[in-house]
Amino acid sequence: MILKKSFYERETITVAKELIGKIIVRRIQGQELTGIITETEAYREKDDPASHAAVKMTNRNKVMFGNPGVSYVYFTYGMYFMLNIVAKSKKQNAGAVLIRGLYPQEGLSTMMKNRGLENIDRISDGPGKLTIAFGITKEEHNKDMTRKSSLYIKDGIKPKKIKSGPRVGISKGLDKKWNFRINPKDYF
DNA sequence: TAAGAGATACTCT
DNA sequence: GAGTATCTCTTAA
Repeated sequence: MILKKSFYERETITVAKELIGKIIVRRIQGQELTGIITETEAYREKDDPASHAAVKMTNRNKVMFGNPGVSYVYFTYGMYFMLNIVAKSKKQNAGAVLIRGLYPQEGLSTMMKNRGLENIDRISDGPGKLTIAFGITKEEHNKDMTRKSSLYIKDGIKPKKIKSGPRVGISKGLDKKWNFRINPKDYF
């Protein structure tokens, strides 16, 4: 089952938590790459100083103000893409969930080639790594992920225990425990 | 195993 | 012109 728009049209933090254990599907060059989501982070709007949408709408972050279930891919640190999904309730102006980690399932050989690495445990365990492993670039920005296309998310496993903590790599909003993750070793 | 620094280009002010 | 929702390598212990 592909996750519907109604799944994403809820409180950003709720969506971030429930995306853990879901399966991301990337169709590229006639093959499918899939992975279980192991880590996410929630980013909101004015109440969240760490969010791109904290100040105002700009060219880069405008999709965060748009339709839930749409991909938000952006470039950072001069060499990495980050994959997010717009998620917000009708009461929120903006919000998105950052996908920080995946545990690979299908298409392992392609991911190894993309990353030049054979360690399955490390191949997509960070936001910059997973976009390289799955071949995600600016081309995948602003795409509807509730439809079967080159990139979407479907139902996966039920995680037993989700850990939460402060978000990673930011300098503001450290008081908010909006990072959610599971340990793949507990499941596979 | 941990800590530190460099790479690199895009976006916003 | 400054800062960045990161990763990898090197060095040292």
